[in-house]
Amino acid sequence: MNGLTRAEYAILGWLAVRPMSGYDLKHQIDGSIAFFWNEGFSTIYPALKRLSEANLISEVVTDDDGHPSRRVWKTTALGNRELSQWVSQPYSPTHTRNELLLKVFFGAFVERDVVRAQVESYRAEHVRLLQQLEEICQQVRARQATDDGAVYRRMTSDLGLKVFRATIAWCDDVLREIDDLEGG
Amino acid sequence: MNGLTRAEYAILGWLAVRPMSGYDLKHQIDGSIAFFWNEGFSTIYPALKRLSEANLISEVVTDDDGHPSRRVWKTTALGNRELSQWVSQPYSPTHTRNELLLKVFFGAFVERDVVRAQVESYRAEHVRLLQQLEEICQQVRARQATDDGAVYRRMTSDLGLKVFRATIAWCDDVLREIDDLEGG
DNA sequence: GATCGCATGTAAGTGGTTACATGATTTA
DNA sequence: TAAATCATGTAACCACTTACATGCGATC
Repeated sequence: MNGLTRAEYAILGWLAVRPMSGYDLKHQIDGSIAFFWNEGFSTIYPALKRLSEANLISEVVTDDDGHPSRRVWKTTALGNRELSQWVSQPYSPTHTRNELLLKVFFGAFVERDVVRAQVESYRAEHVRLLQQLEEICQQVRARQATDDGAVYRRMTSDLGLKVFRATIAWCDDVLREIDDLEGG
Repeated sequence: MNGLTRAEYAILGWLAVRPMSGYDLKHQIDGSIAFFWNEGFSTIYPALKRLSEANLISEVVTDDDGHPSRRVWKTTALGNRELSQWVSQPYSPTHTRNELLLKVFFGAFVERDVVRAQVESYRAEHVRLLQQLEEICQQVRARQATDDGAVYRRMTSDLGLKVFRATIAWCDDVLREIDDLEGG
């Protein structure tokens, strides 16, 4: 049966990288691609169910080391084909909804300091995100020597780095400009 | 009555900038903030209905110059207060879902050229977006002298420019790297 | 003995998209 | 007279989010 959701493809892809549980998936996603993709548990578990019903993934029997409820999944041959087919198809456009930008856009309707505070939060957030991503990047770089796929995974992180740095630079520009507004 | 959706706030904000119709709204949004926000007609018209029922906007009687079905809206005093209050509140985080990045992330499961083609599409898309945004930016810059709010609107475009340029640079890096992959 | 992390799921709600439906006016 | 643009709306769907529910194991 065809027509998986994006969430399902994301999960299928991760299981092709390495077999793991729903819980692992959540933490892998949060800990590496969170800046351009996220999933909640309530998406993951139903997705695993659907994927296994479609024979795209199968459960791995684990010598459960004291974790009785843990269920590990891996992709099937069919699943791998489905994945590579999806990767080959045209990507659908990204529609972002950036609330911070919208608030800046309507900045004229509030006090100058209000916009300033919002942009400072945004800057602080991105400084934090950048730090996290730099750590991730180092880890993936270390794995590049042995793991083929790690090259592609590192590339995506590189875009994150570029975008976060650009965003922080933008915040600095804006903060400076706001301070200079008619306040000579 | 409280608790507007983000879409409704976006529309309320635009009507505070300048009175216009639902149709105008759609084209204003597409033609200026599309890179970080978008709305469809099927969001806009119900939103206008709800906003007017909540007395946040009101219909402007126009001397209809041959356009009988055209309905123009403006914000009320209550609407302006609601807007500035919303702008002042903490922004909620942006969760992006970038399908292109996900496909690159799983690039190891397809031929090198497949990823290459995807990234080239992404590059072409962003070159186009950048051109469009540069035009918009010039227009907003021209308006800055007379219009107070235009300063903030220009700022948001500046982030778009920075991010698009960073993205194009990233695409170039990736394309070069892919070509160099074990292909000495 | 209590709290925290591990671990898996369900149920309800909703914001937003896709598709549908209609009609006037301008341009080719 | 045909097509494109202007213009407004409704209905159905669904993907994703929020909240809820449960229980084991390890640490403090």
